[in-house]
Amino acid sequence: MTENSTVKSLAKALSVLECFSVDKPELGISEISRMLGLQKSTVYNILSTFQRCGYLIKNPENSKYALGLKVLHLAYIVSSHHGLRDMFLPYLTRIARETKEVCYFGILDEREVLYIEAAYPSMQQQTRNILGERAPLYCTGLGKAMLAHLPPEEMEAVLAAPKRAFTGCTLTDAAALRQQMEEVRQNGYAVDNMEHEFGIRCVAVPVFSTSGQVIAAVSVSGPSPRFDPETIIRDARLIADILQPLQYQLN
Amino acid sequence: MTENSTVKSLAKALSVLECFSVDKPELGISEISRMLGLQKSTVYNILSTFQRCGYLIKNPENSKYALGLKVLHLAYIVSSHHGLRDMFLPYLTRIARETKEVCYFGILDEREVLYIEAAYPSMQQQTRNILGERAPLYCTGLGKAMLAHLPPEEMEAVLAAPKRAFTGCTLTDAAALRQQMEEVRQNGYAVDNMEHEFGIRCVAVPVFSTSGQVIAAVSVSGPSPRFDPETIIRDARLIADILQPLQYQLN
DNA sequence: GAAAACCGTTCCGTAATACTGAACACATTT
DNA sequence: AAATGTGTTCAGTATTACGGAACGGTTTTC
Repeated sequence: MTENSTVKSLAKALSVLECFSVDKPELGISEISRMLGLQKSTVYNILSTFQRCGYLIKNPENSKYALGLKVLHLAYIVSSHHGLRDMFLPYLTRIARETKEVCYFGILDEREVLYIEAAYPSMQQQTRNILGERAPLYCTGLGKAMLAHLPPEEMEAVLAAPKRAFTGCTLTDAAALRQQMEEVRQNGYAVDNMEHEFGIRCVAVPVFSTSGQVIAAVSVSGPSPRFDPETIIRDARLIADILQPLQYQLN
Repeated sequence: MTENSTVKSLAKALSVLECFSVDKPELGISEISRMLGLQKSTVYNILSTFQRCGYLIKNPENSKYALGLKVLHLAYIVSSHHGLRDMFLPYLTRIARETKEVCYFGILDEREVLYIEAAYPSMQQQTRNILGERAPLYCTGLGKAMLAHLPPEEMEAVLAAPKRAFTGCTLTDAAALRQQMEEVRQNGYAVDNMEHEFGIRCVAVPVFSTSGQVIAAVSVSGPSPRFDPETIIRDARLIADILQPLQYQLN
């Protein structure tokens, strides 16, 4: 895997793909050209190729591009290959029902939380498909539950990286976070006190693999007034109990 | 969009990506090299690049490659951009509950059925994530419901294309299918009589856009003995009634 | 247990091609 | 009507992706 075993035109094309986001799902050629500092004609060729292969679609109205439905097929392959969602879903719905809060399930990927599923307590909207959404480790319940159990040097790398303050409550100081991680390890659960979204509190419990590494976490979250200290402890216990059969069973 | 505006190395790389499937989620370099008739070193470079960008992961045990979790992020963007899943889910769960059968929801994409969601009648497994799964139009309930309402020339193109007989019941004769499509248009629903999976029957109702084109379909399916002629008609009516508020409301 | 066959990986030279940069047609704005 | 914006096309050149052969390692094969 030497450095020059990279197909540079492919890497460039993939960086074009990654310009698309939830906030900017439709992009024009000049727009991308400016974002990446590439020639317009280069971007045009790349986009045309992606389009011809089905990974992008062109809106004929404004001739802007958006991600195509073919990527869903790739996602289906990878998610069915892992199969974590199907394994956890029954437990998530039970947690949502018994805590009467929204239950989230995410895994650790590339030093981020990768959300897999959300289960709702109400019958109306049973689950929400958030497969693929991402969030930082340092300011979310799921993230902190996993961050606290990372190998020390990896945890320090995350703490040392630049952090964005999503709300006034977001902890951006490495020392404060480091101490909190110690508490998380002692308590067995992590708390997000409106650090990612204002007014939302969250309790999360880590999930460990057979080899004892953190691979995932499960949380419940909701409006902050509903999450007083006693409720937090009770919910954490409940999640841990329900997840018991899954602990140290996966790899 | 002339022919030579294609980045050939990118198209080649994407064809490598498409070697991965549900049946073969892990592939080695020589394997791909044989599948596509490419040089091993070429495949190696492409796979290395995908890996370095996070779209593939290498299993260190057997040094085989699999689709990485980064594609989930792309899928999240495209699915949240369309938002069809969230719009239909409440109706799907209601259909599953009232018919006591599994309810499927799929859209038309590239002359195939693209499955979006499956809702289950039982509380245990509320939904199944099948976002990205694909199936042919000519032998599935969802597919035939949409196929019957395609523009005539497009329908004929599908009928003329080579067809695989999944079961002994699969209709591969264009004339027979053409006649069945006429019935589908008259009845307002399509039936799959074990044509895709043996022992499974299916009733499907099409969904139309504001401009009157078919864009999607909703079905219920299950073991064939449960689907006698009266049940089929009853379920078709039920689905149509429940979907009423969505008809001609989307684009 | 040796040998053959397979694997992934590395390297170099060259043929292929991806990119630069300028020009075009068209739309919207000034 | 002029000026800026857009997406698109094209030809030449400098880049680079690829073919082919070789290497070290593991797994078959007999």
